[in-house]
Amino acid sequence: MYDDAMALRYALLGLLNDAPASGYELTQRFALGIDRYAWSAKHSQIYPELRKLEGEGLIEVVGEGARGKRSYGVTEAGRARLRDWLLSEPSAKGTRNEFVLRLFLMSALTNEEAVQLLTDLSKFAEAEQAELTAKVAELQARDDATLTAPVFAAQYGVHAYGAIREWANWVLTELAKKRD
Amino acid sequence: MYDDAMALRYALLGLLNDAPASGYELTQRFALGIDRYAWSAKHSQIYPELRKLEGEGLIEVVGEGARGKRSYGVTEAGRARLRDWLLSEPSAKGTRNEFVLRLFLMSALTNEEAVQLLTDLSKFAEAEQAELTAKVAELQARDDATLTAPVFAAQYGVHAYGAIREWANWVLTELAKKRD
DNA sequence: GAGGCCATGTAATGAGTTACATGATTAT
DNA sequence: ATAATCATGTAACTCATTACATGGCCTC
Repeated sequence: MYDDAMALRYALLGLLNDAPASGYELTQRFALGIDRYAWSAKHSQIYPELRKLEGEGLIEVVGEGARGKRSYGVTEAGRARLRDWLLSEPSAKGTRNEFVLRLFLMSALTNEEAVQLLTDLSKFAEAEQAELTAKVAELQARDDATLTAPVFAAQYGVHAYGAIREWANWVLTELAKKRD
Repeated sequence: MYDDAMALRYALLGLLNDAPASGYELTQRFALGIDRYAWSAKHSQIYPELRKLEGEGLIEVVGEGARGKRSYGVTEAGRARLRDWLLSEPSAKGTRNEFVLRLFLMSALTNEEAVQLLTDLSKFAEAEQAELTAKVAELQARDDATLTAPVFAAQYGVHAYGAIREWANWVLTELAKKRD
């Protein structure tokens, strides 16, 4: 069984599969957009996990650089483990999205406040969508393997913000109905 | 400043604002769909948090029932706190969504495997969308204040799954391009 | 009276964040 | 030289899950 909750290790294996990297570089790849839609991690969690993965033979040091830099690459065992996980059933664990939570709790606001919030939200989502669309085009133009996951993430964001806009508009019509 | 990471307390305040409830009932309201898109919590985390909120005067016992049941309602202080939080800037903390993470890491699969996974995914999202659409209609028909947040959650799910479908189809066309 | 659900709680463990800490290299 | 960034690490704390634990009420 895949113990789920081990998502961080698979995130690391997956990113290293795109291209070898150091803990520092991995931290940056998370910040390239993955942390917004899928998973986030700080260096303080990444470094120890890399050591663990190395100890289990799933990754290995493939190069050393200045300032004690250690670049890791996935081993065959690591790649096999990652593939197994990707092809296994997702664990359907509880999502955590504070942003969406706020939206669900809006009934605590007055009608005017809620309308204002949703209108702002819709505009915000539109702006984010435009920005991400540009980012996708830019990342794609670079044609770099390390950017595969970030491009997917950004494009997912484009659709996710579209969903938020549609949803916000739906709620606005619901609120209008109730006011009658 | 709102310490973010306190999302659970606001989830509880928000749910109690829809209608008073016991810890047990709150656990069930999370399971009604909020846990899938926004936030999840187990009873073992909910009960202590309710005690804390009570200690801070943000909620109060509004009724007792059989088997030691304690129903809580939000106090004025609690409602004020919740409103402040809802109207404050979201903390934009890292989202955690294992499902989406898997999608980002798909480059570790062969082209055939990826195509298969995305096709399955698209179908799955379609089925979920249909189910949730039905659920929204059913919940709305009940016209019950405690269902406000769950209805919003379900409708959000409808749009979120739509986004996943669109995204999956986009990735499929990208993969087709690369194969040429 | 047995089985299922209602109802609450605590302890142990694991995951994740914040803060603390250090030092090397590079660019200005 | 000095500031920014690269690069790694550990400790303390908080948040969250799993497992353990108990007992009442209701239906059959």
